Amino acid sequence: MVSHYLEAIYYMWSEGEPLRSARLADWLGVSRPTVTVALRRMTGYGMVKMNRRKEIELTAAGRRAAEAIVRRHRIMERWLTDGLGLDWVTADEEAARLEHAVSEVVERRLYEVLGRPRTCPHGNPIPGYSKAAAGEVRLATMARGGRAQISRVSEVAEREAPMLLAYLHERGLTPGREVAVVEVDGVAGTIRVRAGKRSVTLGRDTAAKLWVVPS
Amino acid sequence: MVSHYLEAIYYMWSEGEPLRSARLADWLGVSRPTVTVALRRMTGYGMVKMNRRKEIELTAAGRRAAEAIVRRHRIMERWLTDGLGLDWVTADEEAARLEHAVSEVVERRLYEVLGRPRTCPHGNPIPGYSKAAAGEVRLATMARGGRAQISRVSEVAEREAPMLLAYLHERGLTPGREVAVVEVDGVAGTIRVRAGKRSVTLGRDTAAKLWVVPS
DNA sequence: AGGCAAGATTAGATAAGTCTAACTCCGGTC
DNA sequence: GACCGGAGTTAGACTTATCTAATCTTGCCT
Repeated sequence: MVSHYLEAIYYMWSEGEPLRSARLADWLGVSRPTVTVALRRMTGYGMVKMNRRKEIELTAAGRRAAEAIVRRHRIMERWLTDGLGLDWVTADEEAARLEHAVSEVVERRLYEVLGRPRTCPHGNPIPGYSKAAAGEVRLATMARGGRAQISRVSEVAEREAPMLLAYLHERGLTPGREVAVVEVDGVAGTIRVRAGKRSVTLGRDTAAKLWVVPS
Repeated sequence: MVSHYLEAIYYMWSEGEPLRSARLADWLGVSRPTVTVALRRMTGYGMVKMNRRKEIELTAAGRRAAEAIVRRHRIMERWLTDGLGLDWVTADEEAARLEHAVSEVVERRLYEVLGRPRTCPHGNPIPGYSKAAAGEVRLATMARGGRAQISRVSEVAEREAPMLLAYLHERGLTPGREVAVVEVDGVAGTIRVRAGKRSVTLGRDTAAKLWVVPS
């Protein structure tokens, strides 16, 4: 299950979270001792190292392996949604299994056949092929009156709140969409945005999972 | 690895071989004790049973599970060859990994998107959707002067002699092809067939892996 | 009937991946 | 400066899946 760990570490690292093993245990839904043991093994394999603050870091080899998994996940998601017509949530679940069974050969061919997509369906870049948009900020940090274009839905949303994917999709809050911040309620911890004709109120945590490029 | 065992059992059973655990060990490339242990577990799960002659049989549940795996294998092969343009050998290898990661949802959708194919690229039927052609015989059993249409390349070829797949494909000995038996040499153990303009000599074992419908 | 060879099982070991229970360790707060 | 709580580890156990070496079983041939 090394690749599951690498993938999780990659996602958490992408979010800029502090990467302690307790977080990783929560993310993966396993006990903390399990993570300790797995991390020891992976350190032995040279995929991971830990600094004296016990923070987890990927080695170059680890990052390469993690990127391969994430790349396959996102390419598969693209295929499952665009090619097979699955919804975001199902596509993510299926991709989570398929990503470990896809070889480099299939990955490459599929990427070409799909027309070299730039991102996964939620806008996340495909490691090795594309990078996150410059100037991205979390929607939660926008002030009232601000305008921005949705660039992506963070990968954490897919793990922590899969329903959010469906929710956003239904409301048209998809990558590329222009939104305007109508109201920010610091006390209630909500932010209201308008996308086209629709207006949606999101909690701070939720809004933190949406990345936008202010315009 | 239960599904690997089920799949192997299904293939061997399809060939009409006697299904002893030693054969299964050879097929899977594991030791005999490993198979004994695995079979004990699988018996406990109700996937498999053994008669007093120690022959392995699938239970109804076991056969259903095995068919699902084989169906996914063949559908994936179809996608990998037709959709992604991989060669027979690579497609088979890749499908062997993907088949265990594909859910029913993806299987169904993919089957539809592919236009409900009747067989895998080598002509083997897709369990649950199609059956082997009626009147099939092994090419090895044909007599001189006989004419027949190739219906499929046995699945054992893919395990025991992956190169054979490439070999047959190159020489145009693909499902649907008409062949004529030019010569049968019982002493040398060979059979010579003509397919179109080309003539190919095959050993008896090899010719036993090609199924044809006499015409 | 005896015995060999093939087939199957038992025994004992290893490795990965997981758990719970019971520690230790460290960073702050009072 | 003592202590509390969260983070991390150790210890011990279980399951699956694998191995080798040794033993048992069985069917068939002479």
